Amino acid sequence: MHSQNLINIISDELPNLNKSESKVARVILADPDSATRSSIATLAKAAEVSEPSVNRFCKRFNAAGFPDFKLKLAKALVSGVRFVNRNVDPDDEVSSYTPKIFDGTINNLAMVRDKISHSRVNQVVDKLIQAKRIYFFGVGASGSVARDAENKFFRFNLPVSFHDDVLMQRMLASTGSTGDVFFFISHTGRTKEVVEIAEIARANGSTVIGLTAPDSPLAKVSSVTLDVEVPENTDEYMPMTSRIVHLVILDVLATGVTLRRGPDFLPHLEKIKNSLKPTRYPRTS
Amino acid sequence: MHSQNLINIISDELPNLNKSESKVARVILADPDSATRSSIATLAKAAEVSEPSVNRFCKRFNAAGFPDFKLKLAKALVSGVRFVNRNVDPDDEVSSYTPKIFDGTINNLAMVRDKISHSRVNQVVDKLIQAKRIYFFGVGASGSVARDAENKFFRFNLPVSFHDDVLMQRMLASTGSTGDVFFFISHTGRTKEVVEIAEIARANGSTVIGLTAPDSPLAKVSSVTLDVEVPENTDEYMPMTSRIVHLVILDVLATGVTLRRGPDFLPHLEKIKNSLKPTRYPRTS
DNA sequence: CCTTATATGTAGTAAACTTACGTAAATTAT
DNA sequence: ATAATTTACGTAAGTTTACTACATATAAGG
Repeated sequence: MHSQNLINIISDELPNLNKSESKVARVILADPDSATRSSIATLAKAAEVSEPSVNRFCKRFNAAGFPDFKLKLAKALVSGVRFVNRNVDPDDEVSSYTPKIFDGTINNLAMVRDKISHSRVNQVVDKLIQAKRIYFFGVGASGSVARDAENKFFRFNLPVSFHDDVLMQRMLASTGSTGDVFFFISHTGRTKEVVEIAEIARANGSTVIGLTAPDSPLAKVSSVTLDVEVPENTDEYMPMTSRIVHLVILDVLATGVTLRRGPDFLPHLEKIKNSLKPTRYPRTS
Repeated sequence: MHSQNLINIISDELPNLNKSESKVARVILADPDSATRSSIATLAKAAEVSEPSVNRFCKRFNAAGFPDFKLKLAKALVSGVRFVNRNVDPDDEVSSYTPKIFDGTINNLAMVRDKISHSRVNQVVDKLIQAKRIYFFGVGASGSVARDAENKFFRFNLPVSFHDDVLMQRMLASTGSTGDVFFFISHTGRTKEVVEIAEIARANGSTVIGLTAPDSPLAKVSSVTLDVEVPENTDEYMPMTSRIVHLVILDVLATGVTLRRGPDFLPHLEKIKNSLKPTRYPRTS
């Protein structure tokens, strides 16, 4: 298990905390960086609780005491992961909404990094390696993800294609058979059309992989699901970050496939890379 | 220059230090991690110096005092670890390459977040708002990014399209005129065909925006460039992360456009969102 | 060798952190 | 509902920790 980020741990535990503990939690989450620089007295005052409450809070999260907690918090803040609970505001300037969007995306990635099931990833890599054919299906925003996946996996010398047209998808699903892998990408996992197509594919004995929301209808009809829990899109201005997470998971899968193929396969990838050279201006620097 | 790692700074300064200061330095460098966990007294004893010497040592390195120094040291240790072993190894397991790929992407995003020019973002938002028409162009892997951009920007009620076919791109570029915005997405910015097309567009008085590598040929022919510095792809197994960065930058731009449109525009976005509802299975939970 | 500057340590103090204990609030049983 | 029991929280005292001011030692320069 990858070490979870302390800040995420705290926000996950928030509902299970006592009154004063959650007061402390909220103050820390509101500005973790300043928390690392304050004394126990300052923090206690800000949270309107007593100093021992802060101390107990720290111990609850496996710290020896307050200083140790601050240390761990400081470490959690590094690694580029900046926690943001602040949404984009209607009167934000470029200089404020830009980092917010980056941070939001980074935060989502860090969350999935810590939660993703490695055994599932392994299972999916297995299926992809053994596939006779791979189809990447996505509609709307997920269409781009599917397209990207094709671009990536085609390098493995596998018969792979992507489709963002539901009629094509339906036809292909109904003509598929054992050995074919249908890889569905869907933000919600609730698009009726997509779920139906997955059912058809499944009924024909094909393998169905779902990169989608856990417990969604699509997840239920999939042979293997890669769960991407996406926070409800409460804010008008915040973009949908699941696409990005999906892309990175596909990167992980592609890497898994490459590694399985072993070093003998590298020259093939090199060849593909080199084939693009003549289309480019050489670098002068 | 990006802030150097504190540990490196200390070892660089070692020759310039006093006798007792260098004693402290050596003890810290020998085991920085344990240093973060010890008190000033413990450390002073280990280094065989007095407590104020340790304190002076800390201040020499721009820390407010000993606790602040420990904090900075702890941070330095984290970022060091994350940066060092970020490459994927041929004999990595799922459990090791998965977080590596996530961390790699996160690091890249954090880097761009801190480097991106806000004024450029603003300029591009300006151009997009004023555009009569917007074309998103990309080939290969950037084609998916362009497609995603179309999906996003079409919601703004603007005549927008994406193209991943160079012939189509060329034709559109040559028929474009003032008021048209051609938005080029390119990892390297060196694909000859793409640069040529950008030149054509520019010659016809259209606005050319480049989301690409700084100082690349494409950047040079663009009216405005959004620089994405991408580290040379040294590692065989590491996926290309610039796509992801490009997508997030497009998210930023889309957010910028939404904010400029003001709150009157939100109902329009809501309408688009709602239009998809009947295609989905409702949530039960 | 004296003077001056710099380096280091001592001792005291203030702040920060922790512990022990008692009261208040909440939960459960009667 | 009330009593009993558990859990949550704060007060106050004690302990550790870190910093400051000052003194002494060491080194450098005249």
